[in-house]
Amino acid sequence: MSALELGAIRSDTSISVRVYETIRNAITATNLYEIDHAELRLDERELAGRLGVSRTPIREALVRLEHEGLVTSVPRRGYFICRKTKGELLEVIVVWAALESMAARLVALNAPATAIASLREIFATFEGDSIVAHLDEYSEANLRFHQRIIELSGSETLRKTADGILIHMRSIRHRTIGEDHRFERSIVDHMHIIEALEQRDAELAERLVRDHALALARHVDAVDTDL
Amino acid sequence: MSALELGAIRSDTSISVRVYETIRNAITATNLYEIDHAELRLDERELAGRLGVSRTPIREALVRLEHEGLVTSVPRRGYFICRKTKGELLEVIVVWAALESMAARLVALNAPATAIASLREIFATFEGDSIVAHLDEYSEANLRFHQRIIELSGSETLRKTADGILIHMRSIRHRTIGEDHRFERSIVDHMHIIEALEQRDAELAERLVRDHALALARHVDAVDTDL
DNA sequence: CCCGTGTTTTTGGTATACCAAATGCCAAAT
DNA sequence: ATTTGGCATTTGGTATACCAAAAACACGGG
Repeated sequence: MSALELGAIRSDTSISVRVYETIRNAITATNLYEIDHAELRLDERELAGRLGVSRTPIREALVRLEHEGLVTSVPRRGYFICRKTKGELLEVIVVWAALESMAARLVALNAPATAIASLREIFATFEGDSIVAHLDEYSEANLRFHQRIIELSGSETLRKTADGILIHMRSIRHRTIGEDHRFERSIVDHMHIIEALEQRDAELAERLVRDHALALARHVDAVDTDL
Repeated sequence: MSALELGAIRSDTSISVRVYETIRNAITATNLYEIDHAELRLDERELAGRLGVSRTPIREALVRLEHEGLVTSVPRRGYFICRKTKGELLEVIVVWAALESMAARLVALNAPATAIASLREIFATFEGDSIVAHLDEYSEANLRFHQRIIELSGSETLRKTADGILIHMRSIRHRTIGEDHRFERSIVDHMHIIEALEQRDAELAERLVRDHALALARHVDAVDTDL
């Protein structure tokens, strides 16, 4: 055995997963609620032609996306991008609340202090009124914060389950973060959560995280009138 | 229109979903921890031949199963049935605890009284010492109870998310229900949960459900030494 | 002008053919 | 006897061909 430290070559990106990621990103980057209904249809042959691959990897990608709830398959009619109803979005937030609050409990009980400290750094670049000037960046940091709590729980199962609905959370937060100074309340909540974690108060952290998410649900319920 | 009452032709069950269900049931009915490692490999061509279909629907079914965590795909090597490690099983229980406890909260807040009452009926046929004589049936009722709480939450998203890990919970409970008189503790817990729901005490119901599930995790951690 | 019927076209579902990576085996070299 | 290079086989990944159901269209009778 030589002393060379070789990293494994990447052969794991098959065409089907690349197609999956491509379509996923395209859907994420699209405002689904501003386009015509006809645009929601995903024509297998058209996608295959546009991406320069055959229909087989397209279909595998669509099956994956269907399990994630991003597209739906109508038998003998084809695949359509899912437009979530308001009720479904509220459900997604509630499920997220369940997962993240359990994650917070685990973090408070098990995570090393340095990991908890890393949560503060996410917002380190945002000082006071610079938030309003960089709402997009703050929105992203916001998402990373909540995602990080789930990561720090150390549970792969929890992370995977949350990943499945993360994309929906992303669109919700993007659409709501700019509304009526929610970010002020938001950043205070986050600091309280971090403090609870640092104090290893599992019950408090769990409750704070859950209430923070459920407050978002109430906000969406009250404000978002479309759909 | 004729007066004939015709059931709709089942055209919604494409071959691929039937293959999916078939493989899923086969995996569920197998004790994965007693078979040889070679048996874990799922040969596409062999499955195709055995089920009398081509490889295409087999692969779609496998992609679905992979997303559920029942099988895993090793690039260029094939699909293998997943044997969960003990740590992964514990994670599954924790995620289940998160989902079911949130469901309990929703049930306490929103479900009609008649729905909550239906929870009692699940155990109606089990009176006292008849439990030990029908452990299998009780184990099934046990699962139905927890599944029903999630159903009664009224959240499709919650139900779908939980469905993804239900199969793992099933195998866990089947393996643990007979151990050291857990069912005695179990049935008491269930009654307390129902009472909390009937009293519309969301906080209490949430806590009881969560602690009940986490107690199962501790039990598995302590007792199940294999894997 | 409208409705129903037959035909064409589109399209998703399935089967099959092809390819390239990975493995196993065997023989030749040392 | 061990090792190694290459060949054959296996097998997953992809492309393509085929089929049947459904939609779109055209046409003819009312």
